[in-house]
Amino acid sequence: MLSQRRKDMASQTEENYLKALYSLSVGKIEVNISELSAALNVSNPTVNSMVKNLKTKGLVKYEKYKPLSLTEKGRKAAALIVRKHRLTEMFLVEKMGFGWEEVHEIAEQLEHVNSSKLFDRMDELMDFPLVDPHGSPIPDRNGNISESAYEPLSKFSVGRKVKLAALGHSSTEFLKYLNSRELSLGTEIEIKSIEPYDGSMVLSYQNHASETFTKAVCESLLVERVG
Amino acid sequence: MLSQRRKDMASQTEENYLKALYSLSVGKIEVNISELSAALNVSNPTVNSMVKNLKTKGLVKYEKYKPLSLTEKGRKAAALIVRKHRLTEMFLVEKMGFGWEEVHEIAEQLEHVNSSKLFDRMDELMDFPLVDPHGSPIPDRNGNISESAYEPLSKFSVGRKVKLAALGHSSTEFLKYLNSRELSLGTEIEIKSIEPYDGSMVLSYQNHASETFTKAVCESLLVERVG
DNA sequence: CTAATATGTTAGAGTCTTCTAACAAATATT
DNA sequence: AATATTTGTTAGAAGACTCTAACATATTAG
Repeated sequence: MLSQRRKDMASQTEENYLKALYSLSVGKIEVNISELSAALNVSNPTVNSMVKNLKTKGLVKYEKYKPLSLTEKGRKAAALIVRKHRLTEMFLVEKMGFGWEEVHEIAEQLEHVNSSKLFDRMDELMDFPLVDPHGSPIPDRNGNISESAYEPLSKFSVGRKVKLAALGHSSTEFLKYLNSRELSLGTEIEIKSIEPYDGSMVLSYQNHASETFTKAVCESLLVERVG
Repeated sequence: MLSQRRKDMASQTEENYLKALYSLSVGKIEVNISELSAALNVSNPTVNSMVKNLKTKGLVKYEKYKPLSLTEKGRKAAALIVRKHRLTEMFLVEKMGFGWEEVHEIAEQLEHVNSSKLFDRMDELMDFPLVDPHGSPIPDRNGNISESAYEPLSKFSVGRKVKLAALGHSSTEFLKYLNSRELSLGTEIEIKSIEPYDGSMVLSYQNHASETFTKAVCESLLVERVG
């Protein structure tokens, strides 16, 4: 029998609109129709009619000619899709040996699978990670993001003092590399300078006054602010 | 951006028609429109028009008022969907700790994911299994099914020792029934006696010295010889 | 402030998948 | 064989998602 989605559930297409709106809403509340159509690679009229549809479902706030925003219901729905996406990426990398470049496309498809069991099981098998390796937080089963989400070191600027809180990934080589630099979880770090050319950072920590790390490495060092 | 399927690829709906046709074709070549509409829970005219569509794509053979069948191209396409379904079921059970009853619904969704990498990786992580947790054979990357070495238990005679290798079908009730008898894949079984009247068999296995199974059940227990 | 530009909306149409109602062909029954 | 039943087909329509063309409103620049 042809498996069909429950009527009260967002279609895959609707889910993609919600997710895009969610991403575009990071750091602001309202989003333009045009931003959304650019993000989804779809025409303005298409977005316009979908937005009306999402409004009748109580997922977005919207008035003619005004920018739009997610309702609380819409925000939660979107966060749950993002949760599925990020858990999937994490699982593919951590448990199935994929590289980070390969997983996005697969997660784009798996994020629409209707089975909280599947994703909760992934979560469990990975010991409930709070962030994905890019430092992006993974929403919990209720669509909430833990307050203390860590950020990649690469996002900060010179002078910042931080504490190493987590690693973006935990390959043996990466761990060995960090050991060789005597950098471990909990270490306090200060950013001494940033090379504008390639984004590499010079850090000082413990008895290391000046160690250089590439941008790629700094993106996998997840930190929290100190002081 | 909204991820869309390649134009030369079957839609999810088309894939479901191919898969149903494939299942209905087991043991025969041709299938009725009505059988297909019953299997897919869809009206006759709907199947009729989809079949015409699949014909123009070279996936089914069909003439007005005649029964239909898969072309070689359609057979292969269907087998590859079945491969994805069965690998997924197997992976969920073997690697993610799901029960047999829980995995079908999830696999129904994952089978439409477009990523041979994902499924080949599952295959590899499980050491290339030949059958899924319900005992059905898993087609290879080319859509071919390995000649099954398994035979129904009902073919054997008293004194034979065998190992349960696969199941002929996978209804939830059948699975529950086997669970209730503590009979699972891999269990070694000896045929103690056969009732000539109705073909039912008395078996001994593990800590069950004497359990009776009907002929119908024994025909769905696929086994390999032991010793 | 008015004109030019950017952004948003409406109208109308096309594809995909589905339906029901009405009709046609094939099969089974008497 | 003639009729009844089952099976298959055609026609027409609807909903979801998309488009382009034309028009309306907002915003920006002179």
